[in-house]
Amino acid sequence: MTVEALSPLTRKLSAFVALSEVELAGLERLHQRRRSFVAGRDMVHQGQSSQAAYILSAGWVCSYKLQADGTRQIVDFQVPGDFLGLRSVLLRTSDHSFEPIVDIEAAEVLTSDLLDAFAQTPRLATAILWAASRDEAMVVEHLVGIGRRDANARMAHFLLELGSRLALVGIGSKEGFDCPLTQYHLADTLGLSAVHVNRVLRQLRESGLVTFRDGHVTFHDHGGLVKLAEFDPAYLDHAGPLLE
Amino acid sequence: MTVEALSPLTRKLSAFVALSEVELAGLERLHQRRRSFVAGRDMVHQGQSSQAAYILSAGWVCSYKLQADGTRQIVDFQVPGDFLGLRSVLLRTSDHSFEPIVDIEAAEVLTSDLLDAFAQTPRLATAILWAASRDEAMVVEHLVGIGRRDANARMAHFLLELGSRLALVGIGSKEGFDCPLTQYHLADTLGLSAVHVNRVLRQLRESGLVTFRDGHVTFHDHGGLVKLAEFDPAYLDHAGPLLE
DNA sequence: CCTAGCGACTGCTTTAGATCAGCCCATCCT
DNA sequence: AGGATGGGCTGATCTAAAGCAGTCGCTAGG
Repeated sequence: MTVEALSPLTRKLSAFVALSEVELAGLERLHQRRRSFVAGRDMVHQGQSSQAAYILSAGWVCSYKLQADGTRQIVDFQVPGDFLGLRSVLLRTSDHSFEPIVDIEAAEVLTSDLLDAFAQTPRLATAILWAASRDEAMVVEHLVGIGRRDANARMAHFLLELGSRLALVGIGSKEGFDCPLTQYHLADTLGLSAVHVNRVLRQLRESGLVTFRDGHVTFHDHGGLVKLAEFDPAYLDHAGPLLE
Repeated sequence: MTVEALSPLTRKLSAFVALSEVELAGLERLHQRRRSFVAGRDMVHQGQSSQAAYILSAGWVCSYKLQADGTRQIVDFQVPGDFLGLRSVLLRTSDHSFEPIVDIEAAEVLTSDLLDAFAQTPRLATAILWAASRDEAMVVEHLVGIGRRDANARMAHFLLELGSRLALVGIGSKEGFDCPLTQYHLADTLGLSAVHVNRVLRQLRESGLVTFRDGHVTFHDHGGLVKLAEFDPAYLDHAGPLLE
């Protein structure tokens, strides 16, 4: 099987462990129950008790929490290869909502499927828990960003992280990537107003670091951006297969 | 065994599932390797590759990330019954540091111990993953707080969450709790300056909601505080069988 | 006993980012 | 064709919280 033919999740996990044929088969089996969702309509509402998780195979999703005052905080984005709602399998109610940003393709994974896969292929379990740990590390990094970085650094860091995540599943590079997010999405993610997001993007553009326009992010000066954001990708743990 | 004699972790997990004798025994076995650490000296440094996790049995610890500019963001506190570094068992390097705030007692848990316990008592595995999910939900809530709440609401929310967590392991209540944190800890947690923390505490005190003084938090108006913070404890998932 | 150091606390000044109030340009709808 | 809608963009004003500079009180150490 060529690299291109693999599911994005498989590509991602392969960056962590070299998976055997049996494990690859187990992973593909998790992709059986295919589902589509349309952009804009929530897949899961916060407060709803959810029975299943999903593996995103195409498109973008955001997970967010709604505040009583109507504002929302986007907690994370899911791109192809990411799990969706893995955590809410164990907590009784989903503590946030999921909204597809574009039309998406996902595989539904029942709790029982997951537990079966875990029992049969322990190394696969480890790999999936690695992915969950990495997602959590990203949330933590995001927290640090909002708490301690100024608006420009926050934006720079966010774009770099996204670029790095997308590169791992083969739909982006150090040059840039396609990105369906609006400035409102960025605002809700970074804890800024949409107006300010606009200004920040202008500043980054005018200082020749990065352009975000017409659904495409272009890194003009990747190194400069890394410096501005103090971006250290260690938390993404892309160091390459550990268990071989 | 009476409730008081249980380890704090056991008490906490019992809020989620009623554990059998065998499972309780497995849990106690995880507590064999006892360790002590003194206040102020980091247990784990960020960047260090760590082999073990810990279960905190007495004292307080904070986990934080250091920024290049010298500021630090405290990500979470660990109180008795909490795991410490569970995530870094799977990621190659610890992405944050752990500092005991007071002298502490903890049980060291090797990766292999944990995997053995998981294999032997699957329900225990589920319970521990529940605890991990809950920790992650707290980080997410914390993220929302920093991104979307003003300083007063942030402080109120933080104190309520801590109170709720401590009550679960029996060392706090709706009336208040003992708390060894300084205003600097609060500042680094909430993304505020220490100066502003002081003002915020004064405001909360003067409006008769809560007092934080001499290492003790006293809730004067728990309901009012909940309203100010828009505190919805659902994400702490305490719904379940409280020791039946 | 004196001093060093930490934590709590305060007033004054500055600034990052919010809020308000708009405009422009597509696309979509009827 | 004529609105409505959504996203991007801008200038002017306002404000929450930072930063600075310093006091006070307690504890520990020489």
